[in-house]
Amino acid sequence: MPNRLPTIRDVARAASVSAATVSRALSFPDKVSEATRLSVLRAVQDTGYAVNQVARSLRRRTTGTIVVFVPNIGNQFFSRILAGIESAASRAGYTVLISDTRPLAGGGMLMDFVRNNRADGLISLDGVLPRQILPAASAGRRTPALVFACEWQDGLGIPSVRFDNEGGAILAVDHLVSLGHARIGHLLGPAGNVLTGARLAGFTTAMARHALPVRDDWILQGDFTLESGVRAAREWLDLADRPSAMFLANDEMAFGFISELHRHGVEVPRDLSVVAFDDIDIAERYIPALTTVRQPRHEIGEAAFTTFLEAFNGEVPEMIRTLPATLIVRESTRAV
Amino acid sequence: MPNRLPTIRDVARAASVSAATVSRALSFPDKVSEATRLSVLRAVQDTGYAVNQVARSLRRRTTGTIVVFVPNIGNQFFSRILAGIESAASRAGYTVLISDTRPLAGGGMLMDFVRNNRADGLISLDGVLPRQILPAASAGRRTPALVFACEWQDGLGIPSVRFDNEGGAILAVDHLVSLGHARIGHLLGPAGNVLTGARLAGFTTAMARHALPVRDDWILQGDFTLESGVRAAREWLDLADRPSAMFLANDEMAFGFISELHRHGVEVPRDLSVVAFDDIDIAERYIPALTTVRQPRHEIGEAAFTTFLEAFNGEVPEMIRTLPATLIVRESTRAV
DNA sequence: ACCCCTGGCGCAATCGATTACATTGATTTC
DNA sequence: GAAATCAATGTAATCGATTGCGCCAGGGGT
Repeated sequence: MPNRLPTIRDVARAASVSAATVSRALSFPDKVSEATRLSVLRAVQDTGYAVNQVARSLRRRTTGTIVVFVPNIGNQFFSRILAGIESAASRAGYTVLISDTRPLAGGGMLMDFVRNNRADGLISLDGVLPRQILPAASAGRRTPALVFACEWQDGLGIPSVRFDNEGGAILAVDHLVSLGHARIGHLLGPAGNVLTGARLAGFTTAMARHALPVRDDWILQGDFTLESGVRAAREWLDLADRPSAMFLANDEMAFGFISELHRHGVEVPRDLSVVAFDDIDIAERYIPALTTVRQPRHEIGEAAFTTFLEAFNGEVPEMIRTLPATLIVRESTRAV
Repeated sequence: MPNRLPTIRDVARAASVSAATVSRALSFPDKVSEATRLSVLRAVQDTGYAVNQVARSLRRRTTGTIVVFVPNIGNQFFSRILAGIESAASRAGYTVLISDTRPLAGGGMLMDFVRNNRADGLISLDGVLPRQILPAASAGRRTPALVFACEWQDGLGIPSVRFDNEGGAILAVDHLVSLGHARIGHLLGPAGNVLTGARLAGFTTAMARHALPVRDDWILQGDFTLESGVRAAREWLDLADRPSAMFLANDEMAFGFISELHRHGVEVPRDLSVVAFDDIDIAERYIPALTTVRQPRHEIGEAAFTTFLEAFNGEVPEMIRTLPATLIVRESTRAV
């Protein structure tokens, strides 16, 4: 290796001070005199020095980095949340790194990150982390540096920031009812998912409030993917007795669902009203434009980071923070 | 801090060997005897030890981590590429971290990563990195640990893996011509973007081959976003003399474009044929299903990682690797 | 005038793992 | 049977930055 990167010692030599002084000049400017500070700064310029974060992390036992685990980066829903996390993080001088959780399923890479001090903490947008790794997150520190956002897992004492999924579902059903619909079905998210449960709960609650029956054959199983929306549409087409409106647990399934119906001559909203959940970017530009439940994604990201920071600094964070959802009415629903 | 994480010394004590032996037992199993290896392994189990990657990185001057810079995580186009990178990376024992480039625009965080040894290298899906940071990527090492994928920047001696954008555009135009279209327009990507240039070049080449005129008023400016597609549609609607087909530089703009046209009573493909570029997931489920140019996204991800690894190991990587594009014909195009 | 205090700075230990070199006992070679 | 070789392990230096401790000089208090 011909030319090594300059180290703090090179800067020290250039500024005719000790390495300790250089360190202080950079990290605690008011701990050194004006004159030395300037001369150190010049030396940094001259040598082209940049802190070696690895060495710093080793000594400080802190990385200034947070990792966000996303169940599926492909799902457009997460980008705004990430943006929210990033804006809060950069304000605090943190770097955000994103990792897809799916590759982790096999190996225990998540564990690596927490236990190896490569990140100060984790925000998981995935509620179903391998059980064994969770305790590891808190090993050796006062407070778990793990925060759930969007999804969560109960009974682990891990703080979470969530949307009001139940309230959102109620909004959706209320809207359909206000349009005169009484025959309403629901396309579920993946089995076992907390969001699936919360949205279904909202659905049944709202139906009950309006004294409407929840028919088993109108509750279809999905998994948040486009394809599962397509499959659900096929099941729906096979129904002898069809509902006049469907509440779908997310937008992506709605695209698959509506498009497959369209291919079989069933048009939304002419033949069926559809309200979905998420309000991802394309929802507004789908044909028909999607009526859907919007979640304040940027805010949840910011809140998640704030919560992480509180936990990391030893404060006691709010354990459950819930953000409101709103209904965005567009063209995929209409009066019976 | 009551209970520290166990270190290699704790393991050494538990196994009654030296720390050096523990290190060797874990990293070079055949350098130690069967017996000690087993006893070290047991000690690791007992103590719950996990390597401190920060310390390892400091000493080894290698991190086993690669950072991928994505221009815009929100754009669905990138997820498959990331998956490709991840699958190649995990095979090589590498961890992939993803970072959005937009927050970097302000600060010089990219520089941090390269110069601070927090990652062995970078794959950038963004061709327009701040100029000053590029040389930094190669400082202190034989080969730049930077690889461009999808987008790139010429004249920097940085290897890149790309799609055949020009060929894809030619495929698109040929398809339209084969359907009898002669009046063909084009919606550009963002000004200054290499992809924009390559796709436009393909467009003009193909038009020339068919002896068709490229009309300036039929070349619309976009920037790959949904909204720019909407704006382009409005411009298109204002055209006194309209083309019968449009080649759009990506799918996302196509959604905005087609939906805005739809709102003004212009239907695709009835009134206008549209072929786009990317084949992101929703393309197949848009209404109408989108005719578009597919790029082997998973493969490009794998190729990018392979190229990075070659460069990092001091081999001389292929400087430009081009992957073929294919046309997927669906319902947004039809004969005049 | 003497003592104490403090701002500014250097020395050296430290974070935890890796690895060049040294050591030891055993085995092979001539 | 002596010398050379080798496998297995320990010792200690090292990666680069941070920070507790202590030294020194100068200013203020009495």
